[in-house]
Amino acid sequence: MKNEELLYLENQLCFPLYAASRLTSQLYAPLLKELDITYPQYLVLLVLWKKGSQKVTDISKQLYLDTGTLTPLLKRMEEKDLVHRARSKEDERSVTIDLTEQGSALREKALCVPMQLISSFKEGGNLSMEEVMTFKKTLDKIVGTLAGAV
Amino acid sequence: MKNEELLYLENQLCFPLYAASRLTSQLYAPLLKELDITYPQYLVLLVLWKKGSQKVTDISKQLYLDTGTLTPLLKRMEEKDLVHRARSKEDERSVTIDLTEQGSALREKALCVPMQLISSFKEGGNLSMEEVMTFKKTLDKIVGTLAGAV
DNA sequence: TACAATTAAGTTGTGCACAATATAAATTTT
DNA sequence: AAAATTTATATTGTGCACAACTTAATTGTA
Repeated sequence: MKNEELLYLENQLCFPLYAASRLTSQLYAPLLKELDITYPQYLVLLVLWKKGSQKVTDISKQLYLDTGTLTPLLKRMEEKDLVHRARSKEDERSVTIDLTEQGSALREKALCVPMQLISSFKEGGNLSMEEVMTFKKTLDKIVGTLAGAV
Repeated sequence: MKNEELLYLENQLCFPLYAASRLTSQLYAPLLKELDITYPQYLVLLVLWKKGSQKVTDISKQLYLDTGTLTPLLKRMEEKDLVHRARSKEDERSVTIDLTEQGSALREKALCVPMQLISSFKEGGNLSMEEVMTFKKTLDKIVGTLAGAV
């Protein structure tokens, strides 16, 4: 392919990634609105629900988000009483994030979110299970590569 | 898979989409900084370079971005003298976006961007050409579905 | 021809997202 | 132990991103 053609939107790989990411966020929005959280806040809850109390750095590494994004985001979550932030005693540089009662409880309400999303995702219905699996495998590989490169 | 497991980050499809999108933007950033533009601005230029002068709505449809995003973005591009904005004579509701001399000229400097990106994308190098093609096909299908659904 | 409905941009407000920088604590080196 | 380096988080500034709403022009319709 010529350099000129590589500048066409339809020949790009990153543009559909960017579009798909934003469009899926929009798909999540109404479901997460029920829980009064945003998609990035949902992701933070996912790692806390799974592994419990963690430092900001741990969350940062799992979500590939830097502190410039996480600090204010976690403050908003603290204001909504979903998490608790506290300087660690052992290492005063780090801040430990804990789930509050309310943050833990929200997990029950979130249990149905993935299935709801999958079904609205499949409305168009032209994707086989196998195609999705193959896709996810490649996507995970790409993220792994990029995470190392950036 | 149980509902509980669907709440694990590693079993999610949308999270790696979101991560990949942000990580690729970061890969673009240094290349586009040479041209003094951001990734969304680059996308606007792509559609203008290909099809020339267009209305805001046309750009909106191709990039799946709404006017709340595009209007200020296009104003910033106008300030940098990359595009020109003007109310259409035939329909005073719509605004036509034209490339300026400088905006057109920037295309020459952008020609090498896709190849540069592809090579830094392949640093990890564990992806075959075929795998990428299959991936893109599924990704385009997903975007098509989501664009209809949202 | 009025007048309701639609369409196209723009505005406002909130929440990311990240580069660059700052601050302070811990660790390593000299 | 003092100085240099590293690490962890926070802050500042800029630019998206989008929902909800506003304004103005055009189209459809009674």
